[in-house]
Amino acid sequence: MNGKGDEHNIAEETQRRILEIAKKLNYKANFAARCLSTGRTHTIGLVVPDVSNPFFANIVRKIEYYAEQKGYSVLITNTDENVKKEKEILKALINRQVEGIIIAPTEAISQNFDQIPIVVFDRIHPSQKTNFVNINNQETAFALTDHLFKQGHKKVALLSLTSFLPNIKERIEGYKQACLQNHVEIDNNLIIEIKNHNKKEDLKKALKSLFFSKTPVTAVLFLNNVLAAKSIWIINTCFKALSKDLSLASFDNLDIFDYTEPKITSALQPSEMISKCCVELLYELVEHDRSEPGIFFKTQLIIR
Amino acid sequence: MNGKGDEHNIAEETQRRILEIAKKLNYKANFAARCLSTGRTHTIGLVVPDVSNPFFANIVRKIEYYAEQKGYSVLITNTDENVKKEKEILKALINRQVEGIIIAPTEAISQNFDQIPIVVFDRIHPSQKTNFVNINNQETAFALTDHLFKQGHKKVALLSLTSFLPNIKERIEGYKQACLQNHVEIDNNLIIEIKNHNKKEDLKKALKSLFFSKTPVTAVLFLNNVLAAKSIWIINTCFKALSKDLSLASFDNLDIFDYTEPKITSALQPSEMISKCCVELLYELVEHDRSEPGIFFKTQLIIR
DNA sequence: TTGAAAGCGCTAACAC
DNA sequence: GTGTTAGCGCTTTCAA
Repeated sequence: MNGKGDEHNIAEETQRRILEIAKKLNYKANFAARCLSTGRTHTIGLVVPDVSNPFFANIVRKIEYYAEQKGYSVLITNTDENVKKEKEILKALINRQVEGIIIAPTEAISQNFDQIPIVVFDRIHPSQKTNFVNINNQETAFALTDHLFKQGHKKVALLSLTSFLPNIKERIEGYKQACLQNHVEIDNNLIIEIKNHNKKEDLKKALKSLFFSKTPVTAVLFLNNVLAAKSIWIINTCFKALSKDLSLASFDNLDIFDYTEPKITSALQPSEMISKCCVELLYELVEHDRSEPGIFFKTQLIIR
Repeated sequence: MNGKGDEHNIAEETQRRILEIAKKLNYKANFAARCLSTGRTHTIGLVVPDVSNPFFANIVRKIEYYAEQKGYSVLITNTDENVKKEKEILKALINRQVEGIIIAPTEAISQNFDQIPIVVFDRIHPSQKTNFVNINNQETAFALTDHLFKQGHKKVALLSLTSFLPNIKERIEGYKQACLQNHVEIDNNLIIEIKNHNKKEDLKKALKSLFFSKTPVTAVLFLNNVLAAKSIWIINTCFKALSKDLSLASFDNLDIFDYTEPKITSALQPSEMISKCCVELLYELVEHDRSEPGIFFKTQLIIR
């Protein structure tokens, strides 16, 4: 019944007959029993900050697809950027005997996480040398910022998430680098960190402070799609008058950026490849205990 | 170690000591073994067409939250509106001994699905009398359509998904009802079904045929957020000139609708309550074998 | 080819 | 309070 009939020299006739009876009885091997017996669960854990963030929703969708191809089920969980919750989730997943984990960690979790095969994406700690999928954060942030300066803007602000995330750090670095390259002094007042980016109020306050200072900001780089989308909403509903003089850029791309006003230049992450590679790296790790070097992808600039 | 120490009259001191040792040894009960032994998995399955659809991404997020509160893990899967895939997924979930399933089915799956506790949302077959969470589809579609007519439009088109989904049928009914109420003859050429709504090409063709007929359509109702968002994209990039004369309405709401041009009136589904109720209904079913009557929620019209 | 039996790690029941 | 044991449903090994 496990497809190894021929291997054991069982008559074709017999095999057929057994399978038929099994189907008639609607027999299904008990999954838990099989796990217990074989020691395999064919399940992996996927840990993201928030599946309802379009970037992650996309990745989750694709990882599930590729995982299924490899015969894995996926246990999807959200951390809400909450370190404590993340730890509990990880414990729970391991406890459930998942065979490996793909994670976009809230903190640099991976330093020496050796309890279980693990692949990290989106937020890679610099010390991590293997089993990760990353993008050229710094370079991309540089290009986006540089694009804004090249449009003629003198004051380019940066709207960031909690800046201790490694990817965010790199992006901030890229921004700073672009400032210097354009002979603009780095002004820390222009680098704003939004702690809870789900609160529109905070974002509105931040934008207001930028747009209505003595020497107003005329260009903004957003460090992810959520910040960008919500900001566009705020600009349209509250600061509409400013709209035509503003240049915006965003890390991550969204379909809507194609038609929103003000125009927004963005960096598209290759989510298809990211997802695929995450699964493949984990597969190597799980099935062959083979640790692979990290993978880097380039983002694609969409200039608008 | 299972928290039943007091129940068994075990000395507090002993309990503490044991727990301590367990922690020191980093002991974790094997999940599969426990499942096998107790017959419980504390896992439920969640089956949606596509987690990357914002409507479902939201629901998935919240269902996971409420399920966790009840002590369940959630196995999330995508059917891609594919009946065959859905059947396989269901089989696989049952095989995994999930204790119940929450599903937005591709077809009316639920008629007599008695293998396992199941709660249906979003697409409810009329024959389903219990254990579902639904919204007032027809009424909402009526209100949206009526709103468009009241704006003075004579030709209101309907962009729909595959119309054999029960919720879609109801929405179409609401649309038709509004036509009649406004003394407009129902024109089946104005009811367009987009088979694969992921293909922008199809959508573009459909919109083109509507906007460039002899007597062009000036108002459109979209039957879900994806159709609406993509259509807005198409209108902005291809038919920009028409934009100012168009009135649009959409089932489902998206944040971006607050600022997109042309303006779009929408119906907001109470996703928080939908998610919460799905989990609660399933909980009753799983824990107490208690079948509850279906629940209806009202959408909220956002007029723009 | 077929059948029997051990054992995966846990829970629950029961005897001590 | 504490220790022993059967058995959950499967896989795997070994004997017939």
